[in-house]
Amino acid sequence: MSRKGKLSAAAVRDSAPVFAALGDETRLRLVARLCEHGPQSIARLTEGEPLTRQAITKHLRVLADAGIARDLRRGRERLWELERRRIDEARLCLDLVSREWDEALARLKAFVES
Amino acid sequence: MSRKGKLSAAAVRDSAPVFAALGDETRLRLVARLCEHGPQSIARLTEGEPLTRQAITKHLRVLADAGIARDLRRGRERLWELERRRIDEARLCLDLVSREWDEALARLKAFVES
DNA sequence: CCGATATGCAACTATTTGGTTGCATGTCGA
DNA sequence: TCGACATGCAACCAAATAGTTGCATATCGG
Repeated sequence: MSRKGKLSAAAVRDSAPVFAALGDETRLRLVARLCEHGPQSIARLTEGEPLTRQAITKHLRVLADAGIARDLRRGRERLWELERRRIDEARLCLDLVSREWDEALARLKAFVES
Repeated sequence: MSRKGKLSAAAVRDSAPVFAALGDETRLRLVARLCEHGPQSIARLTEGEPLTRQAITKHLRVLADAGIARDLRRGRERLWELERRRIDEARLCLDLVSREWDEALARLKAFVES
């Protein structure tokens, strides 16, 4: 996804899964916890959530599949941490939407007034 | 969602539905079409998509419920356009994640080295 | 070695989601 | 007024999702 380019079909294909992964309250809360307190184990991430450990595990798997998080085993526990790249891509995608929408409105206004 | 604040529970609750709405390829493509060419009717938005008009209608409804798009009737057709506010909120949410994650890593590094 | 801790795997269920088809309604234009 | 166009509504369906429970496995610490 280029900085000045249009919203390509490729950008849409790449970003949709990321948004889908972030589009669940539990998962977004997990992301918030991870980015606030750094890498954490599954057990730790489950603390305070009203769900079972297995449910949390599944959510983390979804985040991993979307390229948002990755895990590294350490002894008997598995630490999860965020992966910034995909998140930044999605952010850029929203930047583009905002900017292009503005331009479309400007064009529309100019057209109406002419 | 404040500019300098942490990722609050409220921010998570507000942004998750927006991400969920954007997390479908068809809907993200619709958003891309809307922001590129301005307000359009349902029939026009259906052109070129491999789906029925009703499917597109449902997707637009989802975007509306998430506060991303809104419709305005004009004659026998219904024009759909983007609503920037919610999209900007979601963008800010991702900004926060990126920034906080950096800070968490910096704290972690400082801790390890001490 | 043993108990406690941390996780993995599999089967099962309920709900949501994304899509369809068929038909009804409303509006534009000649 | 009449046909074509734009949309709305409802019923229905298959697949994906979010969650559970039960049990197996692996590792840490004393």
